[in-house]
Amino acid sequence: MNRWKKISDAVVRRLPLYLRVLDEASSDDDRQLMSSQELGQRAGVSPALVRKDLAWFGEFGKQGVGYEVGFLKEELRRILNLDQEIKVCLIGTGSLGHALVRYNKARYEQDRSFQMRIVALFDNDASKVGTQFEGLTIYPFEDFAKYCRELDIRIAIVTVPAEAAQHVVDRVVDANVRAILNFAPVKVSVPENVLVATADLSLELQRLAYYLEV
Amino acid sequence: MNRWKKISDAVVRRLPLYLRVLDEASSDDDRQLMSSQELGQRAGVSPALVRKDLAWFGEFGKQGVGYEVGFLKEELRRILNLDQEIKVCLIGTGSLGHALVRYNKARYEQDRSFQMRIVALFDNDASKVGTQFEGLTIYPFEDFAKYCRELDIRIAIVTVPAEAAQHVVDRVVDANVRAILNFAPVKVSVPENVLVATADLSLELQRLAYYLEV
DNA sequence: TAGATTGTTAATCGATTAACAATC
DNA sequence: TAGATTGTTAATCGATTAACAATC
Repeated sequence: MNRWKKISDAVVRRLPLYLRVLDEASSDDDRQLMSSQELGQRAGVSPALVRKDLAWFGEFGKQGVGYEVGFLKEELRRILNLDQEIKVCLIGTGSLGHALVRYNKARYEQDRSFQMRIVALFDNDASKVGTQFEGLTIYPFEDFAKYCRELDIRIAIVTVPAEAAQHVVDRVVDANVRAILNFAPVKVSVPENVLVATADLSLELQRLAYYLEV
Repeated sequence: MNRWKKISDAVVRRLPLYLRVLDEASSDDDRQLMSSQELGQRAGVSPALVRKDLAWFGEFGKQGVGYEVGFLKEELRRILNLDQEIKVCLIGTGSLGHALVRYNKARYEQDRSFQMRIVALFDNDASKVGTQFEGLTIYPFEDFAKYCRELDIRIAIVTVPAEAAQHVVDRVVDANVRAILNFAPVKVSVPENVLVATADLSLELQRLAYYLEV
């Protein structure tokens, strides 16, 4: 039902936002129906844009009525590939790595529909390899490809120091993982068929500084 | 030299990226000059866009020559308000909070030009209040406004649980802090004159899932 | 039916790229 | 001077909004 036309990333970025609004509405208020008006309002987006975004993937609403919350949630999950568990690994078990593992675990346990699960940790530090963290064993990074194959890992979270990031990302690409969430403050190069999302705290902070009246 | 015309956020987001490229070039290779061509290449942006972005703020290059690295760095720092130390606080000292404090400390110590410093921590947990972390005392969140005034805090990093985020952000706004970096997975509402940057790990992960071939 | 709201097309707005005169 | 590269204008591209017929 999708992948035909190329959907813009601006659209894709809003889908998880819509899904979150629907999740909150159905768990907090037990809402059955929602209009593009209200969905847009809660997501911080115009109603017309909500309708247009959804229309890329099909017809999910009823004229005069709105969108059925449960149904639209299911459809969005399917579109985002969140109708199945997706296995994620994390490379670099420093304090940020630890925090993200905890965060993910909490998210996974609380929210039954949050289907992204960290299932493996990697590090190069001999004193860490083989130890456990939050119930997960830390594997040596040199065996990365092997474990990725075995565990069917689809996404890699990279929380290594900036100097190591490009090397690590190269190995991730070698192991056929096509989606990377990079926390290291460097632009990493990857082939065209690999997607890197950058979570660059320092760039965000520096952007905020621009808007300060000093 | 700026604040006259309204500069688009798309432009502002690229400035820290340019600054980083210049920093790397001057420290790694001791480069004196850089063309928009090369700067764009390294930042992942077209040369025309580099020139256009910079032109919003003045004329920093020389025709036929390029940009003088040291000079452009200084100018970008000034534009981004990074020519002075900016005081940042962090609210919510869970594992993510800890990680960000460490990260910021490392950044601040390594990179002499990274002028954003976390100078205060806040938490509501009585068992944490009064204790130290990385050389910083954890203050009770109820005294937030007082410490903000005393310490001249300009940016707040929010790493509290989702349920607490809106309340915390309201208090931050009350205390006259106008820039917030929010890590809680909720959309928070703020008045028009306050800027919230969202660092929402789970939205990013869900976006990545869309691009997987499952 | 009447009122409401969708899906979709056309209009608008904004951001990026192409091109080139100015000039170092 | 000749070659290179900027700053800037015009052209293009893409994303958002406005508007409305279709229809629940």
